[in-house]
Amino acid sequence: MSKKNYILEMFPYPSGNIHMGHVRNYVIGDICARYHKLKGDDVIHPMGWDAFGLPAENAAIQFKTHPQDWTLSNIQNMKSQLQKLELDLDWDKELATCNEDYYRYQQELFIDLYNAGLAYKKDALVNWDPVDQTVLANEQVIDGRGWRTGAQVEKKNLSQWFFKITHYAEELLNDLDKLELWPEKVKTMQRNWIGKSYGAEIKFKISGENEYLNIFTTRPDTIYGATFIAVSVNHPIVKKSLSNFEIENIKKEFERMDGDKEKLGYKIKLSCDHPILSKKIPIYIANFVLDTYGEGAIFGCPAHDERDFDFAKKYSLPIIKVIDCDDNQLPFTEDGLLVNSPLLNGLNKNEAIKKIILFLKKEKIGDEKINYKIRDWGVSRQRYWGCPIPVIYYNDGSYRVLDKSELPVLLPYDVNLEGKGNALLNLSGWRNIVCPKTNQPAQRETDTLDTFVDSSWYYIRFLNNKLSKPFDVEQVNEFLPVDKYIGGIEHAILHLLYSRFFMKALRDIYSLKVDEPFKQLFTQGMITHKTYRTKKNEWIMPKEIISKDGKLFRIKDSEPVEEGPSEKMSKSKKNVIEPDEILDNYGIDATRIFMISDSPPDRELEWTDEGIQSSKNLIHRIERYFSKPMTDLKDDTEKNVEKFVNNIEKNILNFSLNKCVADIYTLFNYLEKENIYLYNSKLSNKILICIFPIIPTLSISLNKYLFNSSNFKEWPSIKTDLLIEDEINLPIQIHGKLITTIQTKKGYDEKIILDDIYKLDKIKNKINDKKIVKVINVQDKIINIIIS
RNA sequence: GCGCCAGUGGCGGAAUGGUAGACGCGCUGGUCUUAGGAACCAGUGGGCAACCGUGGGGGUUCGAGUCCCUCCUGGCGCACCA
Repeated sequence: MSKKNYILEMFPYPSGNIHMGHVRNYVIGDICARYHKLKGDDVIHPMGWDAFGLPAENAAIQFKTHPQDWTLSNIQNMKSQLQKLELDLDWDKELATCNEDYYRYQQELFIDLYNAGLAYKKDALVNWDPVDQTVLANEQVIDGRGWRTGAQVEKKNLSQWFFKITHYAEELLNDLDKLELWPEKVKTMQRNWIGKSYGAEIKFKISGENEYLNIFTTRPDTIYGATFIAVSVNHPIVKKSLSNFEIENIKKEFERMDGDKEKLGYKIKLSCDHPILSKKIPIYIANFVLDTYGEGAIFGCPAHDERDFDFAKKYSLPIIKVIDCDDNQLPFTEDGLLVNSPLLNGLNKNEAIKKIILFLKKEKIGDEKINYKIRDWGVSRQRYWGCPIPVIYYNDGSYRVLDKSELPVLLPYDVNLEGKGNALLNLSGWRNIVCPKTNQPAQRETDTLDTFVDSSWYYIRFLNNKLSKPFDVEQVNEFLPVDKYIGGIEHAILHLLYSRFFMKALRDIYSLKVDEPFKQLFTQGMITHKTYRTKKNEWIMPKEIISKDGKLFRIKDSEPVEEGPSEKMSKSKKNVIEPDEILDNYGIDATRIFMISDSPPDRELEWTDEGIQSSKNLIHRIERYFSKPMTDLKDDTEKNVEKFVNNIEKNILNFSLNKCVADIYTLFNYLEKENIYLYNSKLSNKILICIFPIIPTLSISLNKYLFNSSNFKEWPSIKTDLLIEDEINLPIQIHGKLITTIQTKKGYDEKIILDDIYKLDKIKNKINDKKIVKVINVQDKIINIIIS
């Protein structure tokens, strides 16, 4: 049975046009897919569309069209652009997430997750993007701003749907170790995001009340140094001592400070009893306490924490040293011996942590605790163009998740997108229904699912896009994980973490045998291009520029142009190269060659006119080569072709595609230098097969021309005996420095060859009257002579 | 601040601890052509040379671009994470 091989590129968002980044991505995948097909593997290589999402809605408003029309026509256009690239894709597996036959099965999965306790609804303080008028997941907030709009994110309390990704926090973390074929960088980013830390949870009794404040700390050993408590402004305790008006004012004050590291605090009336010492410590609302981490409350130990130290200084709070150090070392955050801590004196950090936890446990005021930074995934989006969440609400506020038999909940087409916010809210005809189960009036959920939900399982749906259920268990067990997943590193956390969560959740719900969705992850680098602008800071497209006497000018008005650094291609900087134009001018093969030739695929590729031109020259050169009549071979011709086959194979498997291009040059340099023309010999056939994955159109046309054949047999098996070199160039070193080399046969006799070596002038001159102390002969590799 | 990755000719980049600079671009000289974003030939790390050369300094080794320590520089990610 042939080996399955699932090769997948991250599917595109149908924004309108294919860009060069897509081309590079899909060429890399296409080379793999073509190679594996020649190897006889059962290759799956599908393509689809990540078709829901905000840009469609925004474009619809701007261009007075409909998100669906806009999206579907973009898909059509981009598909025809992809087809121009003649990629070897399984178009029969195509899917678009905005189509009913995709998202209705996603609604089924939502129900599955709900029934498994992995989807739930709660009031939560969420990240609100005021421009897009929707909630964002934590992962989508960057530096306090929305990842798409760049708008300052606001905190808002809304009832939202969540997926319980925290349930898998530990497994998501541990299984990263199993992903040997993932870049270390991505794994590190995910580890940091999950953010596991060991510590303790300690209960602080609120003075005079029968209530406690829970606090997570990684440094319970410093408990004797606690001189204040600080809580987030959103902590429940705040509501007990301040009015809403006061709280709002504090929030505003904090927001004004945002971005700054300046500490700000407000003391409240309540205080806590120190859990061990009989004293009261004040409670502050502080701007540096995160409400999304731990319990949203900390105890401040100013002597041994920088932030607490700053805060204590500003508000003149006591600083009690509990780890031995010089006073000028404060705040001292390193390991040391405990002082001023009756139970812990003389212990080091780890010993003290162990001991204090035992004590807290015994006193029932605390325990060991592992905390994760990762929060549950908020999936509700207050937008129209997404997958409807299959839930209805009754007038009493209760809700019901629909049965699978009640699906699909279709996204209505006729909506008015002109208003602010979610158009579904105003669509009473769609929204108001009578519940078929209770016969009571009810309203549909108007939030839609985050589009990252769509992309969390599309690789599963690809296996059978026509099935009348989300997927087939047997098929998933057989074909997953995806063997090679290729895409941009910008999805290192979001998409890749969500997909891993989905795979694990579905595994548990459907008893799948798959733990991880992507066995190998390859992150390709971006494409950059020089930027150009006039003195007036107008960006200019490269094709608008002419070079005169080494200076650059804008063609239309001879305005001088300055060349800037190479940056990621972007429309705003006008340094974009359009794939359509390149394909028309240079053809598919030259485009493919350039996509892989100048840099390793995981690094940045700088677009240059010389680069694409030399790629085209290579294509012409190969064409010319095969048009010349056959000549005799030389002794080493077959060996060189074998080496070529071997290298290409090795380099495709390693994703060292830039080296594949070098291999092609090396082969043709040799053949032309030696005046060996292979025309339609057996060796030509081998060469054509090997270049087929890389430059398929040329390879196919040469195959037709030379062999009158329209298909290729399998990848050539390598004659390994031919790869062995018997003649070698043996380097001779003295003290590890190269002096000369000699031609010899492998398996030489050390004594005999040394006699010859000592006769060499270069060696003789070096040795002179000195004594030979030692000779290191690494057989068939190198000889190193040590002299006195 | 923390973490990760990287630093090799004019440029992009090659080098299982064993001849540093494969291959390409660019450049120099020449050939061919009515012309060519073409092709062909020769050359191209530095230095006249002995020699010197993989960010700096140490170390391990017969031998280091590669391994270890340390510092510097750059990129990316996270960032008041208790």
